Amino acid sequence: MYALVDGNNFYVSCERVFRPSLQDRAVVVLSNNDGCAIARSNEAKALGIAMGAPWFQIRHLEESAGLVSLSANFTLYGDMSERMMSLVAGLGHRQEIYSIDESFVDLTGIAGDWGERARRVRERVLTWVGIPCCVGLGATKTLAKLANHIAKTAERKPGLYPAHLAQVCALGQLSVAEQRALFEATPVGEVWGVGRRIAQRLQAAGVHTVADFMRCEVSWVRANASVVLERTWRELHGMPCIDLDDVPNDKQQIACTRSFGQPVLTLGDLQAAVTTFTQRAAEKLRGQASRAGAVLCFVRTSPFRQQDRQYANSVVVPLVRPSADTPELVQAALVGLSRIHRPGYRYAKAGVMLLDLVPQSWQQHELDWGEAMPGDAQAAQVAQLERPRERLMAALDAINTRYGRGALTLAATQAGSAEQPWQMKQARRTPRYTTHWEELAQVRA
DNA sequence: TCTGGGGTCCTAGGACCC
DNA sequence: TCTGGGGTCCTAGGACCC
Repeated sequence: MYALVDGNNFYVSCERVFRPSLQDRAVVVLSNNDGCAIARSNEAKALGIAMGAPWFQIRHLEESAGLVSLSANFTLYGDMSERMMSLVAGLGHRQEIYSIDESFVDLTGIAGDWGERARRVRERVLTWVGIPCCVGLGATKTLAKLANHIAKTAERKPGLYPAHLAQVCALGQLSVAEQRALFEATPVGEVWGVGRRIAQRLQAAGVHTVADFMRCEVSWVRANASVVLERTWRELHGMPCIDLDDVPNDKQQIACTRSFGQPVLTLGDLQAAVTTFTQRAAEKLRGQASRAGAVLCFVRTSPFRQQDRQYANSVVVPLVRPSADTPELVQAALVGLSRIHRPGYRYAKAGVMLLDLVPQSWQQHELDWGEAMPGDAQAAQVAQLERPRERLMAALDAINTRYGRGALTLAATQAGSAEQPWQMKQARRTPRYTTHWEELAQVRA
């Protein structure tokens, strides 16, 4: 038995904790560069604002409907998430943190009424952290997800589902007939693992609801889709196919990509941006004690500016040996950039991805390493050469941890024009209330 | 004028091997 | 005139998730 706990409109809820005046108002949180709505309060959803709606298309609602928009404050959301997750962990013995606002908990070995237990944890998160959540319980992760969707929808749009399922929905505590009624009322596209494309294909074949999908022959699912969708089908029938991932593996690739605050015209500005992105990716890389075997660099113009000449390109630069050294990775990224950069375009976005990651502890020997020497001596020599650089990187990370990200950076991040047009825009970011001394919430007597 | 960022997994097809 | 069978590895692209 699994529970899925999901924060409601998570980013908006985080903001409301520190600004109660946002309660009951239409609020959106915007993506980087204040580009699109990536979180919406229920009131904002009721205004018809879609997920991902561009801000410039909805900003008229500021005037006409009192819409409030905020720049994303990921530092705050990450910290609030940790607080919420630590409470949710108390639901069972094993927890998988699935995303910033969602967590699966394995209820195996937990006695008593699971629905009641879920209600208590939900209440505790609301009281101690201030975040409202919904909980779904089911025999598999896919069923828990579906139950969570029902719990959320029953709360937000009364009428579609029975009212007593709002906030907490435990499928296992319902009769077969009640469950079937829920499945008949739920579009197949709401199922975890059924995206837009597959939903379209299913609908074309006459499969509209979860119940329709469950009635399909599994062999038909396999033949007409893939083994992935077959697993989804089995999970809906109560056969667990997707394990709880409570000890996540190291990332297989690490990316840092950004849209620019303004169009970038010069190579110098692109170099500063790519250096900054690589530096950030390298921090993440060392954070999981890995090295990268290759660096991918890409640039592109804005596909939305049809009047501009378009250009997009990427290149993978392999490294001689895996590295977690910021200057080495930056050098590779800049070599890549010089290969794909073409003058005369209005660049809108660039990015760096670190690929072929291996654990730091791996030691790759080389056939042509100087004179022949026994393997151990060779390894020792490589280690000796690398140690000062590793210590330098460790010092860099320690300083940036202590004094804040960006306290110590490569000089190359300052290349290009002084205005740094690639820096992102964040016009309305709220204070980092819980993680920065200067930005703590103040109480006035 | 203004349109996010960061991941994972699966499959098909080509190159190559014996 | 005739041209096997079985396998691995890699990559690109497509699907999904939040």
